[in-house]
Amino acid sequence: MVKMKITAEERNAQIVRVAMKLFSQKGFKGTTTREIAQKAGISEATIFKHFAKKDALYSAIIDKQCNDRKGESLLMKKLEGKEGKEVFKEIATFLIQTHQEDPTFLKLLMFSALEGHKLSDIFIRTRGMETLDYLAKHISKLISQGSFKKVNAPIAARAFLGMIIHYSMLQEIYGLKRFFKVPVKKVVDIFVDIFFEGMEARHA
Amino acid sequence: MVKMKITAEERNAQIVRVAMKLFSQKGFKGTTTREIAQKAGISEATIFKHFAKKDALYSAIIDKQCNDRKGESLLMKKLEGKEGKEVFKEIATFLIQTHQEDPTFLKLLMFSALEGHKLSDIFIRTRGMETLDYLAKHISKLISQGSFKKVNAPIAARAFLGMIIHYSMLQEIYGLKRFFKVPVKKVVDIFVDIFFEGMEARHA
DNA sequence: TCCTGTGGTGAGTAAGTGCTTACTATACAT
DNA sequence: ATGTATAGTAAGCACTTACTCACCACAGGA
Repeated sequence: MVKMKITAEERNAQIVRVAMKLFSQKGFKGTTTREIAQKAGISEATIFKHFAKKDALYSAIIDKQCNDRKGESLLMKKLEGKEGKEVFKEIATFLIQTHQEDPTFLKLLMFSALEGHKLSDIFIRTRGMETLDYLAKHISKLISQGSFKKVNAPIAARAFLGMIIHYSMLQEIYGLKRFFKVPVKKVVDIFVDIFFEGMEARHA
Repeated sequence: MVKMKITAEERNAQIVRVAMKLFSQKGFKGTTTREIAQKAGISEATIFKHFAKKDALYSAIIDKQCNDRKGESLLMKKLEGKEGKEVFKEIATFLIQTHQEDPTFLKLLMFSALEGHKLSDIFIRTRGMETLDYLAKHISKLISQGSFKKVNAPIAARAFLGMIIHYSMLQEIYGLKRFFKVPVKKVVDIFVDIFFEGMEARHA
């Protein structure tokens, strides 16, 4: 009996961490409170001391994900001073690399949408759309500057992000990375090249 | 007591139909055999007369999906005689429209990948990759004809398909169709335009 | 007429599931 | 040292899950 007593806050955070990992691997329904307890090295009852229902755990995760914008600010820092193709390359590389290193977020978002939880909506709208919104604005700017041709910016943003996210999904979730091994740089270069040239205003 | 007796084959198909719908809505784990039985208007025991385990039901669905190529041949028929941008427009329209009318397949594929079932691999490789393979070959042809510039064809195919599938996913699964209502034609035109112009060989 | 094969079920069962309760162990201010 | 709030748990409750089995209805050949 050398079970450590830690503060409620710490235990809280720990449970959320463990649960997040498991939910992203097996979904909400596929994860049992028993397994969360076991992986966290505590008893099941302790979980329910900290979270009234299994559902509350899920809410806490989404809440955390919605308020945690480390990734976003990291990307913004990388974008500073960049322009032209470099902006798009940076975004694409960042996303693909992030998903590659840790697909937790990607899977969590997919499970959340598929399982259709109450709070999944807000999760999707805040975290799923942030890059999309940024991109749409950036594209709008390039259009008004005359370097991009006049197309619906939100749709164009979805085109670009679609290439990237779908690529990551096939690689990480559908398991294609076992067969399709290409350096990130190469993929990014091709994606950005296609998109950029497809968007560039031609001076006929 | 007017329960109809139908042939085993028919009952079999009916159960698979009901199960497929439910699996696509709530996933394998999220669907109970009770609910399948109820929605099929039979007893739970009957399901197990026809399928040894719940798992066998899942396998039957994937098997059916892998052998059912109605969609593919329908698309191929639409592509006959088309060339240039029209080929891409036809593919994009077909996919987006199909997903819009009935997202069952799309959801089934996503759940299958996320839940990581044994047979999901073959499902993904046969049904998830078919259009991708076709596209890659078509792009290869256009490159060797000199109308597309020289880029890695499989990656380019993933770029194009990524735009489309990701668009469908956001609309149908992430629920964006509630906020983002744009005619299919408009979206397709933009996607194809970006991709096509991005791929075209420039004669400087 | 009886028999037999086929399609179908009511009533279970064992193994989980989320969640609760009655209780113990420990840190720490007094 | 002692009281108290806090962190934690063993055991188990009520319910659901996939799955089973003994049995029934009935069409059709003998």
